[in-house]
Amino acid sequence: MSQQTPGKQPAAADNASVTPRAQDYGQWYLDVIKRGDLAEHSAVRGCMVIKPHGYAIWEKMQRELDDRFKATGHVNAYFPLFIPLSYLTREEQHAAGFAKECAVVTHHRLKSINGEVVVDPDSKLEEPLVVRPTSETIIWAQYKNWIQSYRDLPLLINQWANVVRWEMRTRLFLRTAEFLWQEGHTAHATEKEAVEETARMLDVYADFAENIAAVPVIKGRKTPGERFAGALDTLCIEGMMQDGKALQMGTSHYLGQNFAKGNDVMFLNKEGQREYVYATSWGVSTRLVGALIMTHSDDNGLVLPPKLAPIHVVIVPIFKNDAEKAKVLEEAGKVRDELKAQGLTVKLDDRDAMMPGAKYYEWEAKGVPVRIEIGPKDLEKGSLCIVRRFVLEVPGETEQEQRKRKKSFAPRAEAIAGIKPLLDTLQSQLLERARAFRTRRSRVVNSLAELETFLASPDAGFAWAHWAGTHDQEEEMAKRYETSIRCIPFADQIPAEAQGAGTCILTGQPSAQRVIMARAY
RNA sequence: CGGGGCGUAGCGCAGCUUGGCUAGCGCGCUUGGUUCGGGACCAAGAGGUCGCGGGUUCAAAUCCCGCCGCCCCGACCA
Repeated sequence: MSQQTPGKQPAAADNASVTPRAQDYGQWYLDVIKRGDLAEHSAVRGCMVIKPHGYAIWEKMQRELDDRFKATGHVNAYFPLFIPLSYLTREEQHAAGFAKECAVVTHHRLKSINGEVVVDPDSKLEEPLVVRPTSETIIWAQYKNWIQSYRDLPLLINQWANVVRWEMRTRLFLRTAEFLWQEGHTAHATEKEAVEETARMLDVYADFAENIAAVPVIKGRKTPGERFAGALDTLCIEGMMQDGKALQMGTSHYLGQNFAKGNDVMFLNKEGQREYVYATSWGVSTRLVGALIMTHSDDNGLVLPPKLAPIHVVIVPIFKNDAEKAKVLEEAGKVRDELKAQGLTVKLDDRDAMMPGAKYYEWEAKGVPVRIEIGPKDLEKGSLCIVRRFVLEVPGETEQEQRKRKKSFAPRAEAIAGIKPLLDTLQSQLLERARAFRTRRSRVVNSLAELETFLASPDAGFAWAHWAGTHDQEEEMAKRYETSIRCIPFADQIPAEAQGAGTCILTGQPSAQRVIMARAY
């Protein structure tokens, strides 16, 4: 894998490898983010600045997700950033689970002593305020007032917000001290309804991941040890990154009556009896942007699925003199307007004093799916040059050959009509490519030795293994093999070769189905 | 909190061991010209409390002491 930086680079640095070598993966990842102009570290410890291009991708994700939440009957609301410490402790396991990563506000005033501004010791709060690591507790404190009768249920609310988790080590988009997310918090009259909601929202996430982000995911259930603090059941979608590691991309929790009990939220059912409310919560975060990068990008930079690309098409004009420039720009403007009329987002890069080649590299690094080059030759022939961001790999192909395949020429009208279908093709090819990769990096393993060999190999990825161990044994496994059980997949998620019952690779106990073991982020 | 590394122009770095010339290089930036179908070139320019504080010295980016900040590895990570 090459490590390209902006500026002059030898052409030989390009190579067709889609899968960077594992040891350089972290560097490659940061490089894609930097060159793609997505985000950077802030001067504030562990925090991330999301730059306009990165944020534009997040906004597109938000819109797609929000549409789906609305379509399933949810509405948006907003709750406070600060949670009184006593609220957080109302659900014991929940409090314990987040205790080690809380930012706490203890004072509310500064004062100046000898010209130095310090925290005023006299302004200490009676009760410390925790900056929300997640909002279950403060939302349920409010729900108590909103719910009296079964007629008030279900309560289906989502919040778009920032949360803070004081993580020891951070990684842009994947794990930062503060991050943006959405968290849904629903209240239901029956367990059945809440359990259905938990599954429904996981389906929404999976639909988004595969059909919008083009990231294939496995739907499943976390083991008790990996469950959300305070949940009875945690469902998740797991993706595989190009280094073979698993990434948890979204979770949906069935909370039972835990939070209702902690906050004393009861309702009168149809039979006139008071009962605790059943709850769910579910969330996805800006981590999805990280997933997008690590699933699709290559050595030339970011690769975006058209449905999440802030810019669909970039037009690069080519000319040698002012006369040509005028003509080419006129045509480029027309092409831009015609594409915009189709509802596409189009950028005409008419910057002077920049070589066309430099523009190609820049827009590729930013992941723009389609580039149109317009020069004097195109004006003559009445054609357009269409270049796609990527093509599916052909074994043994050289970089030159691949570059050639990315490029096509077509009569003007035909080319313009062909952009939308091309974007659809790219969208589906990305999903297809990621699926093929995941398949290639998945193995059925039937013993600890096989697991060890697989995980140590350059093709390491998802290991499908039988498991019937205890929680303690799971932790021991995790330590010894640097591997965890990512999820217990739903029956319909298991590939044919991994189906059926067997015996646990550690204990030899009977196991009804295989689980996914993998290294994880 | 333990182990390692780094703070010099917007970014990336050299210089420090062995103190001394006007603190340098690449990228980027500004201006002018020539260029432009895969990362242009020439010329002229702008840009610096050398992380902070103290000490040694005729003289400190360089040596000594203290502090601050950042990064990597580990513990941590619904």
